[in-house]
Amino acid sequence: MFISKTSEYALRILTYMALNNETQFSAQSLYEELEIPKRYLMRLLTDLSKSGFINATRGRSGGYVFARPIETIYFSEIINSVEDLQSFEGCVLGNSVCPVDKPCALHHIWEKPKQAFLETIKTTTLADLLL
Amino acid sequence: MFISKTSEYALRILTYMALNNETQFSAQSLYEELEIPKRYLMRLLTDLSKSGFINATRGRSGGYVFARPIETIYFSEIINSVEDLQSFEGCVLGNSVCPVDKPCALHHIWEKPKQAFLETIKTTTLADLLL
DNA sequence: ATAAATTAATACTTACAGGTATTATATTGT
DNA sequence: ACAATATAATACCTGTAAGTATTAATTTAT
Repeated sequence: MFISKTSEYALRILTYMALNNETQFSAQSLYEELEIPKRYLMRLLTDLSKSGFINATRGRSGGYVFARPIETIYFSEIINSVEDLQSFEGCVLGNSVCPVDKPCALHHIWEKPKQAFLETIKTTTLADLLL
Repeated sequence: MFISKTSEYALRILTYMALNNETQFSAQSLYEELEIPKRYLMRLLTDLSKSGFINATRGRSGGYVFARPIETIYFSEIINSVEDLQSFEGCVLGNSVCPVDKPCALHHIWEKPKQAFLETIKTTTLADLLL
Protein backbone atom coordinates (compact mmCIF):
# COMPACT_ATOMS: atom_id res chain seq x y z
CA MET A 1 0.00 0.00 0.00
CA PHE A 2 2.38 2.72 1.20
CA ILE A 3 0.71 5.76 -0.37
CA SER A 4 -2.75 6.37 -1.77
CA LYS A 5 -3.54 6.20 -5.45
CA THR A 6 -4.25 9.90 -5.47
CA SER A 7 -0.77 10.54 -4.05
CA GLU A 8 0.66 8.38 -6.81
CA TYR A 9 -1.19 10.45 -9.40
CA ALA A 10 -0.08 13.74 -7.88
CA LEU A 11 3.54 12.62 -7.89
CA ARG A 12 3.21 11.33 -11.42
CA ILE A 13 1.84 14.62 -12.65
CA LEU A 14 4.36 16.87 -10.96
CA THR A 15 7.41 14.72 -11.65
CA TYR A 16 6.40 14.59 -15.29
CA MET A 17 6.09 18.35 -15.42
CA ALA A 18 9.43 18.78 -13.67
CA LEU A 19 11.22 16.49 -16.07
CA ASN A 20 9.76 17.92 -19.26
CA ASN A 21 10.31 21.61 -19.04
CA GLU A 22 7.80 22.91 -21.45
CA THR A 23 6.42 26.35 -20.91
CA GLN A 24 2.97 25.03 -20.18
CA PHE A 25 1.02 21.81 -19.89
CA SER A 26 -2.61 21.32 -20.83
CA ALA A 27 -4.81 18.76 -19.09
CA GLN A 28 -5.19 17.10 -22.46
CA SER A 29 -1.46 16.65 -22.99
CA LEU A 30 -0.98 15.34 -19.46
CA TYR A 31 -3.81 12.92 -20.05
CA GLU A 32 -2.10 11.59 -23.13
CA GLU A 33 1.21 11.06 -21.37
CA LEU A 34 0.24 9.85 -17.91
CA GLU A 35 -2.12 6.97 -17.41
CA ILE A 36 -4.69 8.71 -15.26
CA PRO A 37 -8.45 8.75 -15.82
CA LYS A 38 -9.13 12.04 -17.57
CA ARG A 39 -11.81 13.58 -15.43
CA TYR A 40 -10.06 12.55 -12.25
CA LEU A 41 -6.86 14.03 -13.57
CA MET A 42 -8.57 17.32 -14.29
CA ARG A 43 -10.02 17.53 -10.83
CA LEU A 44 -6.66 16.71 -9.34
CA LEU A 45 -5.02 19.45 -11.39
CA THR A 46 -7.46 21.92 -9.92
CA ASP A 47 -6.60 20.65 -6.45
CA LEU A 48 -2.87 20.97 -7.11
CA SER A 49 -3.54 24.46 -8.34
CA LYS A 50 -5.43 25.36 -5.18
CA SER A 51 -2.60 23.88 -3.15
CA GLY A 52 -0.24 26.31 -4.79
CA PHE A 53 2.02 23.95 -6.69
CA ILE A 54 0.85 25.05 -10.09
CA ASN A 55 -0.94 27.99 -11.64
CA ALA A 56 -3.82 27.48 -14.00
CA THR A 57 -4.85 29.75 -16.81
CA ARG A 58 -8.16 29.20 -18.50
CA GLY A 59 -9.26 29.86 -21.98
CA ARG A 60 -8.13 28.99 -25.41
CA SER A 61 -4.41 28.73 -24.82
CA GLY A 62 -4.66 27.90 -21.17
CA GLY A 63 -2.88 25.25 -19.15
CA TYR A 64 -0.74 24.69 -16.11
CA VAL A 65 2.70 25.92 -15.10
CA PHE A 66 4.63 25.60 -11.88
CA ALA A 67 3.67 28.31 -9.44
CA ARG A 68 6.94 28.07 -7.55
CA PRO A 69 10.51 27.03 -8.29
CA ILE A 70 10.67 23.26 -8.24
CA GLU A 71 13.64 23.48 -5.87
CA THR A 72 11.12 24.40 -3.18
CA ILE A 73 8.62 21.63 -3.74
CA TYR A 74 9.23 18.68 -1.43
CA PHE A 75 7.61 15.31 -1.98
CA SER A 76 6.31 15.39 1.55
CA GLU A 77 4.38 18.54 0.73
CA ILE A 78 2.83 16.99 -2.34
CA ILE A 79 1.73 13.87 -0.51
CA ASN A 80 0.50 15.92 2.41
CA SER A 81 -1.69 17.97 0.14
CA VAL A 82 -3.77 14.99 -0.97
CA GLU A 83 -3.65 12.72 2.07
CA ASP A 84 -2.77 13.13 5.71
CA LEU A 85 0.97 12.78 6.29
CA GLN A 86 0.21 12.45 9.98
CA SER A 87 -0.96 8.91 9.33
CA PHE A 88 2.62 8.02 8.44
CA GLU A 89 4.09 9.59 11.52
CA GLY A 90 1.82 7.77 13.92
CA CYS A 91 2.18 4.40 15.59
CA VAL A 92 2.55 1.40 13.31
CA LEU A 93 0.00 -0.54 15.21
CA GLY A 94 -2.39 2.36 14.94
CA ASN A 95 -2.47 2.89 18.67
CA SER A 96 -3.87 6.27 19.54
CA VAL A 97 -1.05 6.71 22.00
CA CYS A 98 2.36 5.12 21.77
CA PRO A 99 4.30 6.90 24.52
CA VAL A 100 8.07 7.23 24.34
CA ASP A 101 8.63 5.64 27.72
CA LYS A 102 6.35 2.73 26.98
CA PRO A 103 6.08 2.37 23.21
CA CYS A 104 4.27 -0.38 21.35
CA ALA A 105 5.95 -3.72 20.74
CA LEU A 106 6.84 -2.90 17.17
CA HIS A 107 8.05 0.61 17.85
CA HIS A 108 11.82 0.20 17.62
CA ILE A 109 11.56 -2.31 14.79
CA TRP A 110 9.52 0.14 12.77
CA GLU A 111 11.67 3.18 13.37
CA LYS A 112 14.24 2.48 10.68
CA PRO A 113 11.95 2.02 7.67
CA LYS A 114 9.68 4.78 8.85
CA GLN A 115 12.50 7.27 9.18
CA ALA A 116 13.95 6.22 5.85
CA PHE A 117 10.63 6.97 4.24
CA LEU A 118 9.98 10.26 5.99
CA GLU A 119 13.50 11.50 5.51
CA THR A 120 13.42 10.75 1.82
CA ILE A 121 10.20 12.58 1.15
CA LYS A 122 11.06 15.46 3.44
CA THR A 123 14.47 16.13 1.97
CA THR A 124 13.83 15.51 -1.70
CA THR A 125 12.45 18.14 -4.04
CA LEU A 126 11.23 17.94 -7.60
CA ALA A 127 14.47 19.57 -8.68
CA ASP A 128 16.43 16.60 -7.37
CA LEU A 129 14.99 14.54 -10.18
CA LEU A 130 17.02 16.54 -12.66
CA LEU A 131 20.37 15.66 -11.07
CA MET B 1 -1.00 5.21 5.26
CA PHE B 2 1.77 2.61 4.88
CA ILE B 3 -0.22 -0.50 5.78
CA SER B 4 -3.92 -1.18 5.88
CA LYS B 5 -5.95 -1.03 9.05
CA THR B 6 -6.53 -4.74 8.81
CA SER B 7 -2.77 -5.31 8.73
CA GLU B 8 -2.47 -3.14 11.80
CA TYR B 9 -5.05 -5.24 13.57
CA ALA B 10 -3.41 -8.52 12.54
CA LEU B 11 -0.05 -7.31 13.82
CA ARG B 12 -1.62 -6.03 17.01
CA ILE B 13 -3.26 -9.37 17.71
CA LEU B 14 -0.26 -11.57 17.01
CA THR B 15 2.30 -9.35 18.73
CA TYR B 16 0.07 -9.25 21.77
CA MET B 17 -0.17 -13.02 21.80
CA ALA B 18 3.57 -13.38 21.34
CA LEU B 19 4.35 -11.06 24.22
CA ASN B 20 1.89 -12.53 26.69
CA ASN B 21 2.56 -16.21 26.71
CA GLU B 22 -0.62 -17.56 28.08
CA THR B 23 -1.66 -21.01 27.15
CA GLN B 24 -4.64 -19.77 25.19
CA PHE B 25 -6.43 -16.57 24.21
CA SER B 26 -10.16 -16.17 23.83
CA ALA B 27 -11.65 -13.66 21.40
CA GLN B 28 -13.24 -12.03 24.41
CA SER B 29 -9.95 -11.49 26.24
CA LEU B 30 -8.28 -10.15 23.09
CA TYR B 31 -11.19 -7.80 22.62
CA GLU B 32 -10.72 -6.46 26.11
CA GLU B 33 -7.00 -5.86 25.63
CA LEU B 34 -6.72 -4.65 22.05
CA GLU B 35 -8.82 -1.83 20.74
CA ILE B 36 -10.41 -3.62 17.82
CA PRO B 37 -14.15 -3.73 17.03
CA LYS B 38 -15.32 -7.05 18.43
CA ARG B 39 -17.03 -8.62 15.47
CA TYR B 40 -14.31 -7.55 13.12
CA LEU B 41 -11.74 -8.97 15.50
CA MET B 42 -13.52 -12.30 15.55
CA ARG B 43 -13.65 -12.49 11.79
CA LEU B 44 -9.99 -11.61 11.61
CA LEU B 45 -9.13 -14.32 14.12
CA THR B 46 -10.84 -16.85 11.90
CA ASP B 47 -8.83 -15.53 8.95
CA LEU B 48 -5.57 -15.79 10.88
CA SER B 49 -6.55 -19.30 11.82
CA LYS B 50 -7.20 -20.23 8.20
CA SER B 51 -3.86 -18.67 7.28
CA GLY B 52 -2.19 -21.08 9.65
CA PHE B 53 -0.80 -18.66 12.21
CA ILE B 54 -3.05 -19.80 15.00
CA ASN B 55 -5.21 -22.79 15.83
CA ALA B 56 -8.74 -22.35 17.04
CA THR B 57 -10.64 -24.65 19.30
CA ARG B 58 -14.34 -24.16 19.70
CA GLY B 59 -16.60 -24.85 22.57
CA ARG B 60 -16.80 -24.00 26.18
CA SER B 61 -13.10 -23.67 26.95
CA GLY B 62 -12.05 -22.79 23.44
CA GLY B 63 -9.74 -20.12 22.18
CA TYR B 64 -6.67 -19.49 20.09
CA VAL B 65 -3.08 -20.66 20.35
CA PHE B 66 -0.15 -20.28 17.99
CA ALA B 67 -0.13 -23.00 15.40
CA ARG B 68 3.61 -22.68 14.77
CA PRO B 69 6.66 -21.59 16.70
CA ILE B 70 6.75 -17.82 16.71
CA GLU B 71 10.36 -17.95 15.53
CA THR B 72 8.98 -18.93 12.13
CA ILE B 73 6.37 -16.20 11.77
CA TYR B 74 7.69 -13.24 9.80
CA PHE B 75 5.90 -9.90 9.73
CA SER B 76 5.92 -9.99 5.97
CA GLU B 77 3.90 -13.19 6.08
CA ILE B 78 1.33 -11.69 8.41
CA ILE B 79 0.87 -8.58 6.29
CA ASN B 80 0.79 -10.63 3.14
CA SER B 81 -2.02 -12.76 4.50
CA VAL B 82 -4.40 -9.83 4.80
CA GLU B 83 -3.29 -7.53 1.98
CA ASP B 84 -1.17 -7.90 -1.11
CA LEU B 85 2.53 -7.48 -0.36
CA GLN B 86 3.07 -7.14 -4.06
CA SER B 87 1.65 -3.65 -3.88
CA PHE B 88 4.67 -2.65 -1.80
CA GLU B 89 7.16 -4.20 -4.18
CA GLY B 90 5.77 -2.42 -7.23
CA CYS B 91 6.55 0.98 -8.68
CA VAL B 92 6.04 3.97 -6.41
CA LEU B 93 4.24 5.85 -9.09
CA GLY B 94 1.99 2.88 -9.65
CA ASN B 95 3.22 2.37 -13.17
CA SER B 96 2.30 -1.03 -14.45
CA VAL B 97 5.80 -1.39 -15.79
CA CYS B 98 8.90 0.28 -14.40
CA PRO B 99 11.72 -1.45 -16.29
CA VAL B 100 15.18 -1.69 -14.80
CA ASP B 101 16.85 -0.07 -17.79
CA LYS B 102 14.35 2.77 -17.91
CA PRO B 103 12.80 3.12 -14.48
CA CYS B 104 10.39 5.80 -13.37
CA ALA B 105 11.68 9.17 -12.22
CA LEU B 106 11.27 8.35 -8.57
CA HIS B 107 12.74 4.89 -8.77
CA HIS B 108 16.16 5.38 -7.26
CA ILE B 109 14.90 7.88 -4.71
CA TRP B 110 12.36 5.38 -3.49
CA GLU B 111 14.68 2.41 -3.30
CA LYS B 112 16.14 3.16 0.10
CA PRO B 113 12.96 3.55 2.13
CA LYS B 114 11.32 0.72 0.26
CA GLN B 115 14.14 -1.69 0.94
CA ALA B 116 14.32 -0.60 4.56
CA PHE B 117 10.66 -1.46 4.91
CA LEU B 118 10.78 -4.76 3.06
CA GLU B 119 13.94 -5.91 4.75
CA THR B 120 12.55 -5.18 8.17
CA ILE B 121 9.35 -7.10 7.71
CA LYS B 122 11.02 -9.95 5.87
CA THR B 123 13.72 -10.55 8.45
CA THR B 124 11.82 -9.97 11.66
CA THR B 125 9.76 -12.63 13.37
CA LEU B 126 7.37 -12.48 16.28
CA ALA B 127 10.06 -14.06 18.43
CA ASP B 128 12.29 -11.04 17.88
CA LEU B 129 9.90 -9.02 20.00
CA LEU B 130 10.97 -10.97 23.05
CA LEU B 131 14.64 -10.05 22.75
C1' DA C 1 -20.03 39.45 -31.10
C1' DT C 2 -19.41 34.75 -31.45
C1' DA C 3 -17.49 30.29 -31.30
C1' DA C 4 -13.92 27.38 -29.82
C1' DA C 5 -10.95 25.82 -26.36
C1' DT C 6 -9.57 25.66 -22.09
C1' DT C 7 -10.04 25.19 -16.67
C1' DA C 8 -13.57 25.33 -12.34
C1' DA C 9 -17.27 23.92 -9.60
C1' DT C 10 -20.43 20.79 -8.11
C1' DA C 11 -22.93 16.83 -7.78
C1' DC C 12 -23.42 12.12 -8.60
C1' DT C 13 -21.87 7.06 -8.97
C1' DT C 14 -18.97 3.04 -7.99
C1' DA C 15 -15.90 -0.16 -5.72
C1' DC C 16 -13.98 -1.77 -1.81
C1' DA C 17 -12.14 -1.82 2.90
C1' DG C 18 -13.95 -1.83 7.19
C1' DG C 19 -17.57 -2.93 10.25
C1' DT C 20 -22.07 -5.29 11.83
C1' DA C 21 -25.75 -8.87 12.36
C1' DT C 22 -27.52 -13.39 12.23
C1' DT C 23 -27.39 -18.04 12.28
C1' DA C 24 -24.69 -22.42 12.47
C1' DT C 25 -21.43 -25.52 14.58
C1' DA C 26 -18.52 -27.49 18.11
C1' DT C 27 -17.17 -28.49 22.99
C1' DT C 28 -17.83 -29.09 27.82
C1' DG C 29 -19.85 -28.80 32.58
C1' DT C 30 -23.84 -30.12 34.90
C1' DA D 1 -29.58 -34.81 27.36
C1' DC D 2 -29.22 -30.07 27.83
C1' DA D 3 -27.68 -25.54 28.47
C1' DA D 4 -23.87 -22.57 28.31
C1' DT D 5 -19.93 -20.88 26.00
C1' DA D 6 -16.86 -20.82 22.51
C1' DT D 7 -15.60 -20.19 17.30
C1' DA D 8 -17.31 -20.40 12.00
C1' DA D 9 -19.84 -19.07 8.14
C1' DT D 10 -22.36 -16.04 5.63
C1' DA D 11 -24.74 -12.16 4.41
C1' DC D 12 -25.52 -7.50 4.94
C1' DC D 13 -24.45 -2.42 5.91
C1' DT D 14 -21.48 1.87 5.77
C1' DG D 15 -18.00 5.30 4.90
C1' DT D 16 -14.63 6.82 2.00
C1' DA D 17 -11.42 6.90 -1.87
C1' DA D 18 -11.69 6.76 -6.64
C1' DG D 19 -13.97 7.78 -10.74
C1' DT D 20 -17.71 10.07 -13.78
C1' DA D 21 -21.01 13.57 -15.55
C1' DT D 22 -22.85 18.05 -16.09
C1' DT D 23 -22.81 22.71 -16.18
C1' DA D 24 -20.33 27.21 -15.47
C1' DA D 25 -16.66 30.44 -16.14
C1' DT D 26 -12.70 32.35 -18.60
C1' DT D 27 -9.78 33.47 -22.48
C1' DT D 28 -8.63 34.10 -27.29
C1' DA D 29 -8.89 33.77 -32.39
C1' DT D 30 -11.78 35.08 -35.96
